[in-house]
Amino acid sequence: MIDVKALRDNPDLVRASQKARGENPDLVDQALAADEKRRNAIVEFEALRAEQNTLSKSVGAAKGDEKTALLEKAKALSAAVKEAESKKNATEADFKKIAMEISNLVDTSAPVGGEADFKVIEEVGTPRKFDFEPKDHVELGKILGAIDVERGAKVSGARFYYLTGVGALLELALVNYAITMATKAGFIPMIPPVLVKPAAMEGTGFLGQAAENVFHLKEDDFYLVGTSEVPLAAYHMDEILDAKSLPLRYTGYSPCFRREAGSYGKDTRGIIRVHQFEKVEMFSFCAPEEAVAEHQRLLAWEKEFLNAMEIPYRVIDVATGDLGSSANRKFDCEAWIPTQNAYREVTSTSNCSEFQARRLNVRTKGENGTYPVATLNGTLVAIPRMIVSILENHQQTDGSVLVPKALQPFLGMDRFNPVG
RNA sequence: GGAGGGCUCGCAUAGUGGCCUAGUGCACCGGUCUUGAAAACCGGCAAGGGAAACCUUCGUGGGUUCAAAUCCCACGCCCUCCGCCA
Repeated sequence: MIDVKALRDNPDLVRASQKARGENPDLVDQALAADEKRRNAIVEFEALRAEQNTLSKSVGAAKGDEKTALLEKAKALSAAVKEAESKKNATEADFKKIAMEISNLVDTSAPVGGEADFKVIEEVGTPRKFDFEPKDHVELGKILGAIDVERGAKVSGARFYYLTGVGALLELALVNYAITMATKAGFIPMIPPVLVKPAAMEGTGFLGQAAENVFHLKEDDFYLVGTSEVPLAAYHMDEILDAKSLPLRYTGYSPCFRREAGSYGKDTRGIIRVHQFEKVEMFSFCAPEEAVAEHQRLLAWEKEFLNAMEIPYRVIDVATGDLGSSANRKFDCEAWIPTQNAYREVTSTSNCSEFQARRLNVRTKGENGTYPVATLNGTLVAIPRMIVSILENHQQTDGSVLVPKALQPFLGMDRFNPVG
């Protein structure tokens, strides 16, 4: 949720932000009107309630005729209070509904535009020149006995897969490497629940435009998380964090579930876009004024991971129209995928400033009172896309794949060899 | 799934319709005293809204009442026991 004071004091800024995102700027005026109504209703209710409190007290003390008269007056007042209260509740709900639809204020340094208007910040490494025709990850996965998409489809349908043999081992090694790295950097490792209540999903901002990509269990009103960002952010829901403890950094390892609605026909081959995968995520609660610097730190850890995997990639500054509703700025790391002759997103880090914290009611106490913290998230490793990157970039002419040095101790091998 | 107990300001608790503007102890912060500390004493100490008066919040949501932490209903969560199960 955006800052209500900022909305009142500087509605133009919010309108401009909505426009930059390609979202509805009229929400700002609707929210302002609803806020006005809400505040009037609150004042009205509170005046009546104060009157009722005083009157009630005198009823208790009064005797005889005086009491009867006061009771009559109090009864009439009671009805008025009830009405004012329901009006107050209704106007508050109206305001909240509209305010919750407004996305986070974009960072003015983010490039304005749609998906294609990103800015390339840097390119790291150079795409490898193959002296043979490189195979794609589906083919390599079959040769190495690492990925089984056919049986994934048989058992669960499109966009499901099995990681088998060295594929399964590779996941475990990647996870171990990532968690080890994050722990060394001071992150607290977490294995969170992946079924969450609506409050957690809503608080992290996934029930807005992103709602269609969220699996929902109707019977039990649980949501399956699309990222451990959700349970990690909600971990401190309704808490006041000790300012001295910030930044609080967590690294979560969890399955992620995505409906991938509206992506029919996109990335249908292989495991680039799937309904279920595991991911190691970084999450940070920090002081608002630290958020921009913390964002850079998360990006640096993402780069460190990709460097260790010896994969060429570039970093992009995602355009305003392609930001999630909670993010004010987002950097994606895109790995080079040889068979697609393109860079594809493998990790992503978002600065959500105080937007999520306000919704989740995560605060800290400082000299200027109690105020919301900033939250940031970043992928350390999303397994399927990292497997794709490693297999395709490190493949040899015979179909074997060289294991990056950093992973060798975790895998106990330096090469994946064709099976059968 | 069944039975019972519970949910009050960080922790522990008091509070069975109006004196609750929610008390007390512990912890914590500041002060006095002390060379310093402890003890003792004094003061502060939940959150949100509001310039303030004031209002809201006693797990959540309804209800009864002039008035609800307190009475009624529903739900949630925690604990103990039973059953089933990894």
